[in-house]
Amino acid sequence: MVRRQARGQQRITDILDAALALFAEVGYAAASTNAIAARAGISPGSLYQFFRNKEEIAQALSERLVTALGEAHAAAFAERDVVELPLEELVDRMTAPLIAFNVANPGAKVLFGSGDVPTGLAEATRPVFAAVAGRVTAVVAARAPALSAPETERVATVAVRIVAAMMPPIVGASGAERDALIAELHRALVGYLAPLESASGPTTSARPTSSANGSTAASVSRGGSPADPPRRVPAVPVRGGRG
Amino acid sequence: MVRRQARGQQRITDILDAALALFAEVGYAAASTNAIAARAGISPGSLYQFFRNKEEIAQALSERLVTALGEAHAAAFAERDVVELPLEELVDRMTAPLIAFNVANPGAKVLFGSGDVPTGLAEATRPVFAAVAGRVTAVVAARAPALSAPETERVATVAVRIVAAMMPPIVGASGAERDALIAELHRALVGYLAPLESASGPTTSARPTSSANGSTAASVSRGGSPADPPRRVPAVPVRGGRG
DNA sequence: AAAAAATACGAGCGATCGCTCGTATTCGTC
DNA sequence: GACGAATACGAGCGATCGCTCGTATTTTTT
Repeated sequence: MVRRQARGQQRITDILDAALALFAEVGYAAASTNAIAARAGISPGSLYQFFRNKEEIAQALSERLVTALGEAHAAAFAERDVVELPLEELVDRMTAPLIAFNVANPGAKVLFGSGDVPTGLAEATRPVFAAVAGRVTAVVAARAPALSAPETERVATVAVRIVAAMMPPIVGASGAERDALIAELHRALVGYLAPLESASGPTTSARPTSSANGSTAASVSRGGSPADPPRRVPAVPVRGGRG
Repeated sequence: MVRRQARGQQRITDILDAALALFAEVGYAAASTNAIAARAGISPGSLYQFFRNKEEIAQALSERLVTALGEAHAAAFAERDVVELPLEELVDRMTAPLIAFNVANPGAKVLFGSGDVPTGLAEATRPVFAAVAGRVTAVVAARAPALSAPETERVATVAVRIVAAMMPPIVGASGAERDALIAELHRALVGYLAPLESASGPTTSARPTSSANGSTAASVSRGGSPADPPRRVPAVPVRGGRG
């Protein structure tokens, strides 16, 4: 390992920023290393002073995402809240940082991708996905203790995949449409997770099933008013990770 | 257009089969045209006798998928059933062909992809996605007439994305694990869609909510027994599309 | 200020990719 | 069996890509 100077650290940040932007625009495969270097304002040779190959760039980017996401996510994971919060709120709390993050960093979805990324990137993608999935698994285990370990993991995987699947349209949309999509994501997650908590779960305070139909999950956006979106979420960009 | 001989038609089928298989193994970008040709047992030159470029191969493959899927799907879309069927059954009927199709044709997911495919393939991907989404939109409109047009479309999009998101793990798994994942997909869709029908919807006959908890949707795999998966679905391969 | 280390450059290497082209073979038609 | 059309071949072109290398500059250390 080399002793990095401040200048070098800045270059690394520049490179990762450029890579993230390019990934967002043209995808991983089409983002050439020379283009990344050019975008970062350096020569191809300089790029390889800091990364041994293209994949390592994706990996470093992935790590940066995991870190930034972890910090943003941590706030939503106060132990107590996780167990006590009504499901509806919990869902919002867990998705909000993810949404904010992806909106602030379009292109992150390339790494957070739904699992089908070009060869070589899959390796770099896994940590991001695994980090989120791990956290969700813990929450599911806490709130639906009746589930077996494999079941818990499965539920977490499905939940994460649903979130990931909705990310591109959410990021792509804006304004009211984005809010509406977020509301749909909320409904989908609540609809999926609510039944699991009904048995021995914690405070499922929001009337598990009262009326004739099981419309517990329909409280958001499906009333009279057009949207009533979940509260706007704070931006959690990662660009200035080191700057 | 050239007059195709039987031999030529066979070559086209061979090429598309090879492309589908390679896409499944290494992805679109990494599947070189020379490799496709070799896999199809022909020379690179011959390949370009039938397709002008790589993208056109993906497009033809996409069309083949749309056709095959359409036929497989049509059976599940008898007008009457769509409106009268209980949601649970409807969901199974609509997802079953998709699952069977994707299992029989791994690699189809590359084209059915969740929307984030390498540049150039996006164009070819759209028809498949749009075809499925269109059908689902019609069903949603029929069963939840209270929704506005944009809402209907949004719901259909979300539903399709959820299905697409679950496809890779379902295809990747096998046996009991696959059945369990299919059950989870079922739960997710029902949980998402059920609330929409509660108001003015059609026959939600399947005991909307009887027991103490709202576990209507959890009837599969979430009881005492390990799985009780949805009935095995007929295979709907496309390989012999023209053979 | 000299030596060492880190950073910077950019032409270009080797490999690969999508695709072409000149030519040879097979098939359909009469 | 002759002729045109369709099919088949595969070496290789031009472009691009990931990456290297020799060298020059800047920063840190001594």
